[in-house]
Amino acid sequence: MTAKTVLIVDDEAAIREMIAVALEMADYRVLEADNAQAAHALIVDEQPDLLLLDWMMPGTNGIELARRLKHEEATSELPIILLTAKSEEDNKILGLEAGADDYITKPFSPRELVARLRAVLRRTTPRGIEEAVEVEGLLLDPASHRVSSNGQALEIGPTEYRLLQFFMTHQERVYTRGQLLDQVWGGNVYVEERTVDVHIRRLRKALGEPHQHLIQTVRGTGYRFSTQL
Amino acid sequence: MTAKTVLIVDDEAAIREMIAVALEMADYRVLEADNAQAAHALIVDEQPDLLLLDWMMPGTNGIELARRLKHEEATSELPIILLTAKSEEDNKILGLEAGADDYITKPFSPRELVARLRAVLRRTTPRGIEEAVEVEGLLLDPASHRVSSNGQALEIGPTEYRLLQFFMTHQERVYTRGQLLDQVWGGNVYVEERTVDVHIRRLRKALGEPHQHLIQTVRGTGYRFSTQL
DNA sequence: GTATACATGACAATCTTGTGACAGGCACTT
DNA sequence: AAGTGCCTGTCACAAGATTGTCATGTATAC
Repeated sequence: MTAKTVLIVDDEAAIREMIAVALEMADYRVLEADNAQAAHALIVDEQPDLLLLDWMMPGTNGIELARRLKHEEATSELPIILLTAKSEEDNKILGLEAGADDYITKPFSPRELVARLRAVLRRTTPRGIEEAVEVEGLLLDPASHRVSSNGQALEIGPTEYRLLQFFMTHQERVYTRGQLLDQVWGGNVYVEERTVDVHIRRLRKALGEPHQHLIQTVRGTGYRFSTQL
Repeated sequence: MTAKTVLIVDDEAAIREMIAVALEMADYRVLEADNAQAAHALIVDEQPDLLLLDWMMPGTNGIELARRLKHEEATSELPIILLTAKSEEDNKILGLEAGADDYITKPFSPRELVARLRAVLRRTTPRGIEEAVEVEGLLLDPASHRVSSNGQALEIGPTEYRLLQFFMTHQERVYTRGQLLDQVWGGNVYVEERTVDVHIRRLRKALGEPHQHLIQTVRGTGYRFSTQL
């Protein structure tokens, strides 16, 4: 299992440090940010798997950031756990409305934190990230990082693998080249949109005749993974 | 698609010009300012979609302006790309802290600039809410960008798709050819009104026998989408 | 019956996408 | 260090699909 990346956003370095240590002990990869802007930049660049967000921060506060992230296509799926010093019900409601997936009130024990974090990841991690996905004999198994067609292993490059993984976990939906770049290549890369075409072609080629039709061109828009013709 | 507006703030006219040309080639609308005050005025007046901001400027410098914009409610969402001659890490950090969304060091190629600008705009543009519409077994699903008749996918071109989408979200109402051109083709295109007829025909053909009757001709006026005969 | 409005098929221009080739970057070996 | 193999991103050109128009056929209203 590849280590999950968690981004901690809190303005107090001491708290970040405390959490970071706890998470690293639990084998997570940890990123830190002390304000909303830096956090946003890191999210775009590093695509963390989960966000630990302090509710009260100078400048753009936690709720604000959460709301913004849920609003943007590329980050709307990112699970968020809010941290707060106050245990008021109000905050909880506001937080959940803003799109937080869970909520922890300070003070909390590292054990508790890790436990809830694990729980959130478990229920928000879509199939295909850890579990295998299978469609019409085409099997993608994240554990072994392999793709096979009716049991026969396929030769597939890293980018094509990520592209296929994204598609198989987001079926029946069109994505523009731009969205694919965001989701598969990662936020801050600067790559020609047409490059997507080339990788689509490589992916199709790798899938071979029997599964070609799953990767569909939507003229004037982008591409789609679909079992329907 | 309406062209996005980009405001360039730099004290050197030559650089502004260079950038402006590159952006105009890429179909952006360009505004220019040579100092922070003018920039602020333009931002308020014109509400650009993105700001290209030079880091070093006489008077209020770039960082200062960025920080100020992020602080004000009305402009806090405005994406900012910082331009700088120095490639020091320090600046990058300061810049991102001030709220910049990306960062480009001079010298840069117009290509790179446009690419990164596109990337920033892509991820800051909120996604639209898209819901499927269904009428008498005819289903149009914006998420998958697909039209199906009783579960059977239909072949449909881009323009016909937009036309159908417009009709299905504006049922039981007549539209003149002119109105359809405005709504479906977009405001400022010059196209013969008769062209609408042709696309109506193509749409009817694509829908096939079972749904032909939904697209109705209103003699002397235009067309209508209606479930009633 | 005749004028008007709409439907239809054909077509060339234009856009979009598919494809093969290529050069640079990187990791690993020799 | 140089060599090798693999992966990537980009380009140029080919292939294909879409688009707007026109000429002509057909329905409709008066």
